Amino acid sequence: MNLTLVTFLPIFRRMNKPIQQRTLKTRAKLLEATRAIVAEVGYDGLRTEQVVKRAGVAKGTFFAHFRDKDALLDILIGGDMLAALDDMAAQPAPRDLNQIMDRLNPLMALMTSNRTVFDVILRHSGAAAIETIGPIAESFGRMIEVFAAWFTPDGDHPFRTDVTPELLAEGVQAFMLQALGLQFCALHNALSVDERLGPYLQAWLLPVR
Amino acid sequence: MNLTLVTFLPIFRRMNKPIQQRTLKTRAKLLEATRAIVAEVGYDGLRTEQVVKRAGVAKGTFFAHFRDKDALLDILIGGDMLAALDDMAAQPAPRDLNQIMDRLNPLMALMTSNRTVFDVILRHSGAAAIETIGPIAESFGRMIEVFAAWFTPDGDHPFRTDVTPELLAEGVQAFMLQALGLQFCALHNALSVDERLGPYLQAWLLPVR
DNA sequence: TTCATCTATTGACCGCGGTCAATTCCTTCC
DNA sequence: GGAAGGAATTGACCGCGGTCAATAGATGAA
Repeated sequence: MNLTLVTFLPIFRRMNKPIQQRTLKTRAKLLEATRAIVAEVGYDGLRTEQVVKRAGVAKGTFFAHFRDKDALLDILIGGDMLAALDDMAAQPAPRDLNQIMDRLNPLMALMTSNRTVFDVILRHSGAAAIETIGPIAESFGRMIEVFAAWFTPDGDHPFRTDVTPELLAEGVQAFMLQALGLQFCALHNALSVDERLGPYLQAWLLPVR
Repeated sequence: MNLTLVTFLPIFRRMNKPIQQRTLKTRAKLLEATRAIVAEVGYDGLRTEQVVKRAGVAKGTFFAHFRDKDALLDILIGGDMLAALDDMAAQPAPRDLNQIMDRLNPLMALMTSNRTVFDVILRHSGAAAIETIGPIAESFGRMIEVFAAWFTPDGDHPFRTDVTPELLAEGVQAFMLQALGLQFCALHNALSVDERLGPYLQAWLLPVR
């Protein structure tokens, strides 16, 4: 029963009412069942009916806990992303392009582990058709913070200083998404992600003009 | 019966067989019905059952012509995007940032006209969960060509020349998507698209270092 | 014209995400 | 303890995207 469970729980709850124990139990059962099924058949094969069956609850209970199926995926995938970002932030700031790519690697591996996952991430990142912000959207905000910390003016980094760290960070995010997106595109998968991202970041962070 | 109709038609067709007239008729009816419904209730309210009812054909006929509902949206939205790109390519190459934003405006307006539309575009752009390439993916390729033409070394433009035109173009695309995506995000819609894209492009195309 | 062989169309059917009125369970107050 | 008043849970039900065996229609050969 970790913090993540509690954090995103009381979606439709009145503010001042206590959370019943069974609620936490049920939610934990649903998440655990989901993780087990994903481990067995992957995200593509995930069916809410299987989740509730495995968790031993009724269909309606699922939707009392999660707005829809996407919200559940958001929590699982977003949780993984936030964890990857924590690892990233714990490392020393990168001091050249190769180090940046190293830092980005685990997160990118996660995001491209499968098409469905990347699709969910894209939807929740731009928050295209999503009303509320969830863990994935949060992790995109967090990502900017982590990147921007690499480019603070006081830490002496070798990268361009004519623009704000936040702007640099948003650029890194944009190029990362571009590289990942093209990776899944039938037209442009000749190059690897690194081969594509490298020139982007070189041109973005170290322009010669 | 324009070219677009014919171009994307024979998905599952043997190569050397003639196309029956009724096939074209049916397809045209389906597309026309779709356009009419979208005009009335928007993309969100589009239902395949309504489309086939209005077109006067059976449900199965729809899926004999389009792989799925998304493929139909791909054709409609991608068609609009390609048209916008044609207009863009017909104009003289922009010579400063403001002109670039002017050129991009119609396309961006189209892409952000509604959440569902942007969602479809995102899915088909990165081709996240899509197997085949359709008009939207094609338009993303086309976009790079049009942008790259603005940055050819021989046309004397004021932008940076330390990287290839294609790379510059891909960057413009990445920043455009980033700006549009953040527009739909509940966290970051304080700034307008232009206010966000301007600094991106300034930093990307005119770095001072 | 007739027959054989394709192709296009049909509509009953299915899977699955999501809803909601009814029910059970928990907490609080007397 | 018992009653009142939520809060959580239930499962029959629905909407809609997508399938497929069966049927109708087109085409070319004899």
